Amino acid sequence: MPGTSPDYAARLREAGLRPTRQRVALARLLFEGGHRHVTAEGLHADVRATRLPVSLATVYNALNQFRDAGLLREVVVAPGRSYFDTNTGHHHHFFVEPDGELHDFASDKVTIAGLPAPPKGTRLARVDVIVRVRR
Amino acid sequence: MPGTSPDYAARLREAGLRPTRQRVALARLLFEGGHRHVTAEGLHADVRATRLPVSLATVYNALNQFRDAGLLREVVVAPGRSYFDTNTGHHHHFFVEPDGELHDFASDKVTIAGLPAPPKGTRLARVDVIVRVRR
DNA sequence: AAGTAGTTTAGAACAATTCTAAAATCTGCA
DNA sequence: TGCAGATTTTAGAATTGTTCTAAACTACTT
Repeated sequence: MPGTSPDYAARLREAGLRPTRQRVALARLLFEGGHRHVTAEGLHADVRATRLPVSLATVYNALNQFRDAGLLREVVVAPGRSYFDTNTGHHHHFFVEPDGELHDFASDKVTIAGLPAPPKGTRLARVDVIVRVRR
Repeated sequence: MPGTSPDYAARLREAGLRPTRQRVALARLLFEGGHRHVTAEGLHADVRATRLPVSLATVYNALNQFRDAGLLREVVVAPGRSYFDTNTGHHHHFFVEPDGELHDFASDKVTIAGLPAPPKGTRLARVDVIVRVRR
């Protein structure tokens, strides 16, 4: 692929975030290759393996900022642990219990009919479908 | 209603749990009246208001045991906090952000079509639909 | 190159939950 | 009814995941 190495600095700047060394490193880990599901701890381990020292606090900060900027989506499936999904498009999840493995599935073939109207005074934000499966 | 006061002790015994004073008190709070959504902290506050001293650890123990026994269902909708639902039948949830309010809705009118098959080696356990709404 | 605002960091702090080991309570049985 | 033995409760410590603090550092502007 000619000249297609993604410019993470630019991508961060567009999102309103200064492209610091650690944010660029995290962005690279998150966005190169296919979609990923990460936890803060997991991403921290990954980035430290690249020999760039990044504190856990920075990983948390970055994940929250990336999510707020729309670069990531937070997925809540298990008590006491947050997952972040690099796939920000419409889709749903398989959650494999008790391992805690997450898999995306496309939502374009899924039809949900008969949902009640939102409680009054509220507007719909998103519909999450979590298909829980066991081994 | 003549003679219909529910026997929580019996209900607990059937579930394989010794009907201790604190479990009975918690069961009464949870199961009398309509369906409830509680957090450990919230239920703890409720039970202490009845003047029966029950430790927070016991509330956690009881909620986990009740869930394992099928008396409650755990609902994971927000990071860092577990809700327990006294409605154990098929239904789904509205979740009002950012308040953290939860509302049930019946699933019998909801149709979900086009779900992919579970990843191989797994069997379907449950499909959760969380309709996230905002004020 | 310097100033400044934004970022990173280690470590403390915090919140939710679980663990520990001792004291209290339930249950079956004599 | 009284006891023994198993289960439960409890206070407090421990653990886990996450956020905060305030000092050091770095990116951007001039």
